[in-house]
Amino acid sequence: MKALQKAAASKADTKRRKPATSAAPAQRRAEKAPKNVVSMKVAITHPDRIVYPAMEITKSEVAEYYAAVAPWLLREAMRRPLSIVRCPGEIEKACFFQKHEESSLGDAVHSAKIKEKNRKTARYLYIDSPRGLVQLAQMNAIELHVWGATIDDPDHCDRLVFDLDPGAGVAWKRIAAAARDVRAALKKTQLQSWLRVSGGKGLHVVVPLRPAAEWNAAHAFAEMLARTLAAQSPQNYVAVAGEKNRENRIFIDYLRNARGATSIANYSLRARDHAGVALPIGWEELRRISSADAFTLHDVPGLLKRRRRDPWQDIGKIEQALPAQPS
DNA sequence: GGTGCTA
DNA sequence: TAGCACCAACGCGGA
DNA sequence: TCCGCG
Repeated sequence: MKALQKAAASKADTKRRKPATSAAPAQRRAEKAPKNVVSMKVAITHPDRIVYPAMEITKSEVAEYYAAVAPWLLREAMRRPLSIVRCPGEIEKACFFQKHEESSLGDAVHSAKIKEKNRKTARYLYIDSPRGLVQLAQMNAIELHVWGATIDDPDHCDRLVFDLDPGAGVAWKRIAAAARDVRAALKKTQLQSWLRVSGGKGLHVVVPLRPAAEWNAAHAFAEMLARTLAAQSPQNYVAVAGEKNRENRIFIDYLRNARGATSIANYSLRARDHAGVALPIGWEELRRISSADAFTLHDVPGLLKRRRRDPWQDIGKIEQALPAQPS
């Protein structure tokens, strides 16, 4: 997350979308009143507040977006502990992370007790309904990040994630090739994987595990695979976070595979100027797209209506486990 | 965005 | 009751 | 231990 500045946006900064024509007083009153998101009965306050200045996207458009993609989004994100990025002002101006329960988020935004590393327990957010998702939008949640585990079994990883994060100057072709390389390496260990564009710069390769794995094993396996690829192709890949010499290379980020770590949820918006979406795609689609932020708030609801089949349809059906650790 | 304290 | 301050994560690795 | 990153 590039700009999670705490700097409070001053009230004067709050922009509203101007009505297309000069509004009659009655209309103006109607604009000011909270809008309900159709069929979800969630009141959206400040519906015309601009959230994405570059795209002139308003808060109510964000809420309508989440209402539209809710069934798809929930398929993977439901009942997983969430970290949300809330932007009460404009994106990249005053956003903050939240992962713990707050009673005022809405009656359909739930929380589950989960043990933290320090042995204490805390209540983590989760949702299991479209209504909960829209209530999060009302609370200015823009990005949703999820654990690779569910609240029902937080100690086991059922989704392994490789985040391919390109350094400066890496062409799209090489990012796409990296995803295929990760897929091929996984296939060698009999693991099938699924793909999504992050909505930002990179691609995510996701591996379902059923039965779910111990976090230690998941992390160790992911690290080994990332380091192996980096050793085989050091001109293309690095497996070390934050390395300055990432320039012209792709960081294979395996660090999401730790208990408590999160990755962007499918269909989540990104809090970046172009309103990109983290979209699951089929492997065969990879050659037809030209960037990881090719899909936006404006495209995705229509695209979902046209989609015959969910590219991740079978991710929850397949039974596959990590290979036995070489001893 | 919501809460709770203060003037 | 209007205004205001304050709150809303965390773990990792490198320096 | 602090800082930057994601």
